[in-house]
Amino acid sequence: MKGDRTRAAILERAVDIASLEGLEGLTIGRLADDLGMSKSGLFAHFGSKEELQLAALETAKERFIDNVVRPAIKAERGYPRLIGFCRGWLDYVTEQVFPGGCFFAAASFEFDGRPGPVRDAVAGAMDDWMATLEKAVRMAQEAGHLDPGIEPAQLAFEMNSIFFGANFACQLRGDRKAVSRAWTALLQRLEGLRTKPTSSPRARPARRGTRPAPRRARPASGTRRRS
Amino acid sequence: MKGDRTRAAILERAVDIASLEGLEGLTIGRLADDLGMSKSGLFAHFGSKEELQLAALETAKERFIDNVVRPAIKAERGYPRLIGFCRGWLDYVTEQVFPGGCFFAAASFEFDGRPGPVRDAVAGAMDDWMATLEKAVRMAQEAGHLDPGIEPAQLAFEMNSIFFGANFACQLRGDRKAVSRAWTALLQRLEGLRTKPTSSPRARPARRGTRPAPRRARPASGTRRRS
DNA sequence: CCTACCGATCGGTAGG
DNA sequence: CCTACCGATCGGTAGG
Repeated sequence: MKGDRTRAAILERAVDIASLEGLEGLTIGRLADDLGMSKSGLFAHFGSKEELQLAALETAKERFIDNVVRPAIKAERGYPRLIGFCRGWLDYVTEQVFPGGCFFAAASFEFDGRPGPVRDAVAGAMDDWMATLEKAVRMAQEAGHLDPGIEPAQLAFEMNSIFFGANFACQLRGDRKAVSRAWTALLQRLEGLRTKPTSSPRARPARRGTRPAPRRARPASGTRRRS
Repeated sequence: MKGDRTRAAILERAVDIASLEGLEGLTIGRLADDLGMSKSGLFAHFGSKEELQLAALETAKERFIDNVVRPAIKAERGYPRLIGFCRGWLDYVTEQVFPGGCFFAAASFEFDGRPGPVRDAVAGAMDDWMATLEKAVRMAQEAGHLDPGIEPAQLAFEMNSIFFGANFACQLRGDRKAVSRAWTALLQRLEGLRTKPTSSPRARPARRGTRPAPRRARPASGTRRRS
């Protein structure tokens, strides 16, 4: 009970630090100091640094799902949900769900050259994410909203590239237009692949919308900080 | 003389390690061991770890310019040079010019949450790179090859996003289609922005080419490894 | 460029 | 969850 709450508080802090300083740069001593507990007391919850890193990854996945995936899948299948993933992801960097930007972008580039279980877990998390995007593309095709000729993995690659590119422009370059550039790129591509409704026999309506209105700000995800 | 050669050898090794394990994960002791010299002997060349990191960044910039920028600017200004930058960058990851993938992508995501002189230098290097891409776009517009309506910074953002996305797919996910997906995305976007030649009064020729033929492999950049 | 050393911190352990 | 400790390694220094 108590132990579980402590463990959860440790991990919430751990992912925040890791998003700023890296999952390898995360040290047990620093984390313990930060939480006002002894190093060995904290250590006892995990047994090794590697287990701490793997547990932090799980915690980051939950935070990501709560802040990106769940909001996105509230939109109906097809084109709206595809836009929902874009909005979910771009809101997620804007709102600094992780203080150092996307935890997974950072971890992906940090571990791509370091073999081991942590790298494998990071790669697995990204496989899941890419599969989620691909599935959303496939559903949009099945709903007749999107050009059936585009390969889902191709479009998922492009969407994720723009997401990571927005994170880069935002976090390193401090480009305040980063998110708007990402929207421009995503909509240019997605609108170009959108199939025009054939049900209406009348002349094509003008393409719908230009940039989706920003969703009302989510309240910084309620359960996110406890420590 | 001798000292300069030693210093250069240290730095070539340093950027290789940093591309794999990060610029912060690079340690003086490990680097010295690796080169068969004493820690303090190596240290004397730089005076601090930070100076070593900054020097490694300069070395990485040179390697990047030799392998990406110089080949690209051999192509004539305008659309061909834009394609040259794409080919240069994608060849650069394919050929593993840095063993851990793009040094600058890794450094960008590693340092975006760590304030200090190294972060500033990484950001400066990326500013230079983005400015180089923007200039290439602007020249393509001035040459009448590219839609004058596209903002150079927007297109540079999109191109760089695809580059980083290819590095991610290639290095972390081991996706062997990464480079081909990147080509597909880049050409889809660039061809769409290409202005059709107006000089010929005849019907539009079919869009030229689909995917540029791979350039003959460059001989892994000659002066790259010495130690 | 070396040997020899510094205090601080690393991940991890013993024992309670 | 703690104190007290381990060997190894960190960045860095003294002196040659």
